[in-house]
Amino acid sequence: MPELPEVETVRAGLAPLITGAVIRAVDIRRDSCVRLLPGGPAQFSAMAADARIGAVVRRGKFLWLPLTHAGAPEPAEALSAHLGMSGQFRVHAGPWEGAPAPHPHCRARLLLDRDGSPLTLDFLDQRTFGYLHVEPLVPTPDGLAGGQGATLASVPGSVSHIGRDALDPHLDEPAVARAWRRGSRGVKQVLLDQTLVSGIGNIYADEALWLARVHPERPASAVTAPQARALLEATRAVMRRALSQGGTSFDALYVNVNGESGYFARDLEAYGRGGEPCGRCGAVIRRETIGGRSTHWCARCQRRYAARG
DNA sequence: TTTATGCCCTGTGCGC
DNA sequence: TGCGCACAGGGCATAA
Repeated sequence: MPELPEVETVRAGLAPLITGAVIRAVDIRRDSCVRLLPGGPAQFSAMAADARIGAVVRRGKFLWLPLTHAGAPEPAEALSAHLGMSGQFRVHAGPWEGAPAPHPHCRARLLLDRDGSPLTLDFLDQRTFGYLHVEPLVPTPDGLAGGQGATLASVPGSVSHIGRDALDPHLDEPAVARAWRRGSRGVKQVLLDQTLVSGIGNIYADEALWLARVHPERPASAVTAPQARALLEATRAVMRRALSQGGTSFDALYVNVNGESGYFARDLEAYGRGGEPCGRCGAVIRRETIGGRSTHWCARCQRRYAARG
């Protein structure tokens, strides 16, 4: 289940392998993986073919590869990707003819040429919520780099409404603290709102709320300013820790570009631990479906409303 | 404008 | 053994 730390692990793995490579051929093996393009696989192939990959960039859970076509001074478009629930990238070096047969879940295969060396880039996606897209780059409103790994102040159009992510050095912290305290929604819903801060998914929302001792259903308007700041810091802490361990894995759904799993799952304090004792106070971790997502919290450590006094 | 809901999709695990 | 069902969940469209 790729969230920010998992997608960053993928980005960091891909960047040294495919930056500078030219896309020589595209094989879309399942049309729905390029569903955002009205022209489907043919349009995707036409837009991506013979383009040079300038970088591997990430904002939140979105990845993109700025593309430069021959004769153009700088990239005007990007190959963007979202891993959804189960997306993976796998890179194979060596002749295209000798590449392993596509995995049953392989939705797209790109043949790359990096300084004369052939590479195969496979996009795998079991649950098919992920997608690939080619679209124009648009300037960032703040004029700053678009995301992790970016050298340009631009993002793909479909990412322009997504907020900077929790680990982005350009994140406007005071603005986030204000936004997280606005409205009547439960604070977990607010954390999952990608337009405010991106990259937070169901797992890390539960973990950050546990760490900051905030009940997931506390109305955003009942969150104090210090709590909002603590929540942002808790979000960063759990993500940095997960990142250092290669992300979270429960099964084979999330792996890095080499097909290896991360190890953070064994360190989760709340998510997936319903019925188990809280590692902080010993009370039972509760689990309920809130807003259509399974939610885990400690009823003793995480009060719905802050204690008065 | 804000918030809630349902859909997309497929593999897994469970009960019968 | 085989079938049917619930479940997992990110993002988006739509409704209220």
